[in-house]
Order: sequence, then structure tokens, then C-alpha cells
Amino acid sequence: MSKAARTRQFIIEKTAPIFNAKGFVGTSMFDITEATGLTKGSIYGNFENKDEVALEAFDYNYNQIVSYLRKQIEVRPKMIDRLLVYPETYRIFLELPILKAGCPILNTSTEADDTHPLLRAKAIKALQFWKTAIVKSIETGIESNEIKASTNANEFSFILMSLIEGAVMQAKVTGSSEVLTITMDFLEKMIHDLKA
Amino acid sequence: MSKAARTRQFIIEKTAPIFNAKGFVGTSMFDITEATGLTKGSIYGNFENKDEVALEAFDYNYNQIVSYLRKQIEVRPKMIDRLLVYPETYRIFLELPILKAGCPILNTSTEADDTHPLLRAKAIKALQFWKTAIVKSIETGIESNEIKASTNANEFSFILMSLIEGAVMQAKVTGSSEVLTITMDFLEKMIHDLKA
DNA sequence: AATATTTAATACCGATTGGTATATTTACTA
DNA sequence: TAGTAAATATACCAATCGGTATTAAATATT
Repeated sequence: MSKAARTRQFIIEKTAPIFNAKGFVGTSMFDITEATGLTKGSIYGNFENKDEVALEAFDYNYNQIVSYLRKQIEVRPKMIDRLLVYPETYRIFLELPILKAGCPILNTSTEADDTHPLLRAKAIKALQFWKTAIVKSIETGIESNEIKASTNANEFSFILMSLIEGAVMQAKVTGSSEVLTITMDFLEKMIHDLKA
Repeated sequence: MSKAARTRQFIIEKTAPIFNAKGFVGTSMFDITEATGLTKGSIYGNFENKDEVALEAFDYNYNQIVSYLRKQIEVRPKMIDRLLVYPETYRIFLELPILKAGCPILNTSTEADDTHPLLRAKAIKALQFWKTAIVKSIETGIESNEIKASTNANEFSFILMSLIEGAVMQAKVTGSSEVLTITMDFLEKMIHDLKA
């Protein structure tokens, strides 16, 4: 890993939480130099512009969650248990350091949908990736007779994601976990009801 | 209605959609003068600062939806039908002019939760108001034997709101109504299942 | 119509924005 | 260790930011 690559990584690690909390327009170059202890010359020596930092910061934030989820998922052989990772994780998201500033997909989507095509595209891809993972788990569960064959994987995935993102939004803004507890309880029941 | 009051109203009407689309930091004073055709002197003659415009713009955006929903709700005598107004409305939200830039509660919450306490407080209040309205409808429905007495109004309200906000976020960023159709179908079934 | 008062326009403020050209330092290599 | 290339720091840019003091115009009141 070259010095340049390490510095890029360092900058992304330090600024990713800021972009997630303050958003793209809300994060200034000063925020970036302050968080990294580097100067603007150094930032612009390693990145084309603010856009490039923000785009990589989104990837970083997103990958943090993906790898957290993957770690929980891959040790569970049963598909039902794999699906349960989502409500189990988001139930405690207010206490998870990697989700302290909220879900990056949610934050980026609402800011970028009308303003920043590149960030918007990243958010869309992240949603698609997430949905594909859920659909695959359900289809695998159907094939192995764990999950009812009548299950509509497409529909279930959308509902799971809507429940989580909607509850996350409310919990984040209110600072209360009540909506999380209730919504994740409900989602867990839904997942259990998938059992064949 | 005084001239000042009319001008204030005019400024809010013209800028509210911009604040909803671009957010608080993303909306500049130039955006405001451009949208209204007025000068900065006029804006600052009618408003203390940008914060005050944004706060009233949120109220305006929020009230637009509330009055739209109220109009649909108040002509329906049955509580089940009243609850159905929510999925029916958000099912077509991509085509509704007042929701073109998305749900103001969702947009404001995700931007302001870590950055703007006053806007955050407005979003929290709006969520509470919405939830209270749903809870009341359910409780009234229970009293009139329309809705199962075993229904947990608190839980149902949170789930309804999570489903809607999560689906709205996804539909808005992707530009596709598929997630809306699926999620609102599901929510409508849930509401029908409330029947006593 | 004359006057008082409100409202809006003009011109400006310092601070901050994202970005850049150049100088300096650090790190690698011969 | 000298030379070279990469990385960082400095100093600056024009443009834009939110905001204000002053002037001009419109409105209300008498």
C-alpha cells in the first residue's frame, strides 16, 4: 500500500462520519482539513475535488455496515437466522458506532435525490445490492425447504427495507428507540412466519 | 391580511418547495430572491433571517400534506377507511405536486437531526402529531366496534409510519413506484385485517 | 393632498466557499 | 548520499455565503 493510498484511506476514514452526519453540502473543506489535520493542498493532492471525497466516503460508510452485517450473517447456516440479522442489527443501531450518524443510504438518498446525481446513483446501487442480498437469502431458504415456497421474495425484501429505513429515520430524529423496538419486533415476527 | 403578512406568505409559498428539494444548507438566499423575484432587502424586511424562512417553509410544506390528508379523511365515516387514506395517498405520491420533492418530515429529519435543532424539533413535532392522529383513529374505531379491541394502536401507528417513510425514501431516490405499490398493498392488507 | 409609516431596493460588509499555483518538505531510489 | 519524484504546506484566487445600513418607493392615515 503506497503512501498516497494510505493517505487517501486516512482522509476517507476521518471524513466519512462527517459526511454522513452533515451531508454533502453541509460538509466544508475546512471540516475535512480539521478532521484530518491535513491542509487543503494535501487533500487536493490526493483527491480531484470534494465530490470525489464524498463519493468514496459514502462507499466507506456503506461498506462498514455491509461488512458488519456480513460478519453476522455468514456464521448462521439457516436462512431465517440470516434474515434476522437485519432487525437484530437495526434494533440497536442507536448504540452502534458505525451507524451513529444514521443510515448512509437514508441520509444520502434524501439529500442527493434532487441535487447530486453521482451520490444519488451510489445510493440507488446500495439499495439494489441490499435488496438482491435479501432476495437471494429467501430464494435459498425456499430451495432448502426452510422458507415457505409461496413467499414472494421481491415483496418481502421491499417491506423489510421500508420497515427498517422508516424506523431508523424516526429513531434517529427523535433520539428514542421505541419505534425501533416495536418495528423490529414486528419484522422479526414476519421473518419467523416465513418458516415452511 | 396586511401587506406584510401577504408578502411573508408569498415568500413562503415560493421557497417552501425549494427548501424541501435542496434542504436548509442547500438553499441559498439567492435561491430565495430568484424564486420570489424580490431582493434581499425585502426578504430581510419580512424575516429575521434564513432560519425563520426555513422554519415557516417547513410548516407550510407539512400543512400542505396535512390538509390534503384531512380533506380525504373527514369525508369518510368509517375508521378503517380513514386509515386507508394514508396508503392511498402515498401510493401515488410521486405524482402528487405537493409531495414532488418528497416527504418534508423525512427530508428535514435526515438533514437536521445532527445539525439544526430548531428544524429537528419541528420534524419531531410533526411525527408526534401524525402518530397521535393515527392512534386516535384506531381508538375511535375500537370504541365503535369497527376495529378489533386487541389492536395495539401505538404499535400499529409506528409500523404504518415506518412502512410509509421507508417506501417513500426508496421510491423518491430510485424514481420507481414499485416499492410504493408493494409496500402500500401490504399496508392496506394490514389495515383491512384490523376489522373487528 | 400632505404626512407618517411601512415595505422594498440598492449597495455594501466580512467571512467562508471550493479550488489552484507554487513552494517546501518528505520519501524513495540509484 | 545525491538526485528525483511524490506528497504536503503555504498563500492566494474569484465567487458566493448570510446579513445589514441606507436610500427610495409604495402604502396608510389624517
